[in-house]
Amino acid sequence: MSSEITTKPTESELEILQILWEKGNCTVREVHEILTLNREAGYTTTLKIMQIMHEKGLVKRDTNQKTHIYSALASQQKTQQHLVSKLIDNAFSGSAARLVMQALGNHTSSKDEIEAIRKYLNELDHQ
Amino acid sequence: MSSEITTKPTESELEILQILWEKGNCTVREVHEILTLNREAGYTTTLKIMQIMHEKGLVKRDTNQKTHIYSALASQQKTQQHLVSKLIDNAFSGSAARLVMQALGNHTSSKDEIEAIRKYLNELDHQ
DNA sequence: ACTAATGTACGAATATATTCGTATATCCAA
DNA sequence: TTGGATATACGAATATATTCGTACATTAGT
Repeated sequence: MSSEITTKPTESELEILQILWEKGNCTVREVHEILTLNREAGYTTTLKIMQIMHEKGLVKRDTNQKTHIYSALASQQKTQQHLVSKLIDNAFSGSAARLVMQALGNHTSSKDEIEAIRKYLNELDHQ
Repeated sequence: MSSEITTKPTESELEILQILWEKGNCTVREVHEILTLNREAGYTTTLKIMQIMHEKGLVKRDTNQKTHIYSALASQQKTQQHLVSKLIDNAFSGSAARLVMQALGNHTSSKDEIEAIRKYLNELDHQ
């Protein structure tokens, strides 16, 4: 309870967190390669952001070797929760349902995904 | 099709848009009063942001009287859509379903809301 | 008509995020 | 062992958002 990550990641930080959540341990180079599949960015830019993330406690790193190894400290679950709550408050007047329908309406979801949500709703019901 | 609002509102701008979506036409004073129910802010700060929103085309205003009347130009639907899509991409690896479950898991939704979502899912199915 | 209250316009200070150049250290290959 | 590739550290430039002081115009009350 004492060491919660309260900092809200910026957009760039979130991009990097996503990569770290998926990959686990990464060098700056690895993160940078993935990052630049989509958009332009200099290597030192990626490096700098990851260093800042370290200062903020969003990531930890192993500096035993010349090439440092980074991994996420901010929990995926907590971070997502925080962002969703903020969005619901900021743009959906506090209604989760409205956000849900908006999300389902546009992003095409697979049958499997829809089925998963339906199951989830049933569980919510039976509590 | 020609006059789409592409600008992504900032956090402050979104707060104000929410008020305008709900109230329709407002003076700066009215927006400001509502805004400062929750947090601190100077009047000219609110004014300035609304002026910037006007420059960006997020709102329109009637300047016939001394006291200007503002209303939203950015559509609620489009704005929400944009924000949700961005969140899905930025924090949920593109999976709408994961965001949906995260949203439902934390923000407690009423039975009615859950029922509405269920109906919505059925409609999606039968398309 | 005069003054206080209320409004807009605008510039500037502050805060924060992003970007990148440059200095410097380390490693590896010829 | 020397040069090129690759790494980190760090400062500074740039961009953007936020905040507010101040000047000035308009309105309303007395």
